[in-house]
Amino acid sequence: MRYSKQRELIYNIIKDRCDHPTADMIYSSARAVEPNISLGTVYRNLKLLADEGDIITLETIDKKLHYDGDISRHSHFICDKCLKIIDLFAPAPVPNELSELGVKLSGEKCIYYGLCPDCTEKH
Amino acid sequence: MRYSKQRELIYNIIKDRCDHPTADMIYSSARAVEPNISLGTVYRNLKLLADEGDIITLETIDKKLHYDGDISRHSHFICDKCLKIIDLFAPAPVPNELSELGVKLSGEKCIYYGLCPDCTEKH
DNA sequence: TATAATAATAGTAATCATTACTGATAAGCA
DNA sequence: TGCTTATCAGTAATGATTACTATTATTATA
Repeated sequence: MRYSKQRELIYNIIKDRCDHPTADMIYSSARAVEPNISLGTVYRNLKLLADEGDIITLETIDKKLHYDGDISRHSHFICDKCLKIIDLFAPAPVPNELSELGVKLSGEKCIYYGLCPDCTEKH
Repeated sequence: MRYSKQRELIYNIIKDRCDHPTADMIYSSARAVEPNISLGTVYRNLKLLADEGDIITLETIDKKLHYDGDISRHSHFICDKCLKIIDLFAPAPVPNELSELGVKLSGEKCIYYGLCPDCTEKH
């Protein structure tokens, strides 16, 4: 894969932030630096980076793909009310059933749902 | 909620099958019984059933929502190659971190990825 | 360093799963 | 049985993502 300034920018944006941005959030950040960068370029490079394993995708209930620059093995919590995504650094244990099935694990995506502390307080 | 023949049909279709169909797969099955049922009706009732907790949604990497008639606490395995979805009846353990955060859990969706036995055999 | 080959881009059009809309139909209460 | 209105069929609209195309930029090589 050839070097590109745009891909490096997109990669750095994802790695630098602690949230789990969507493509258009990344597009906004990127345009603040490279005003002419195109949305298609953002999508294409996000897919490339995800395919290479440099970033992770999160399929959530809002129908938009979220991206995570933290590729360490970890899980997520999503608030039912405000949809905030919180990292859970304790990885989810792997069910024994999987080794019984004889499959080779390549990854896992565990999302826990509930009310976050902020939304619980306000009742 | 009023009774509707269409909703009952859709509900029974999901409960009767062991796979994890998408809306248009359910639409096909429904049309075999009710040829005039509309795709919008299928989508509307799937959302109603999911909101009521009668069925479960699965957000996967294929950009289509999958539905599961089994609402017991369980996880899923998806093959990287053939995209087959396999039920894992041993539920994923809940990370301690969650109780430390003080959140009230409402649900969880854990998906494990890898190669299924069929796709492993064929090299 | 100049040049050629071609991967990557910007800008825009197309795709496709899902949702919204509207007049007609049917559930179920009085 | 008749009335109210939720639900439906059919179709149009939405919105995230992908595809397309002429142009630009990377990089291997002379």
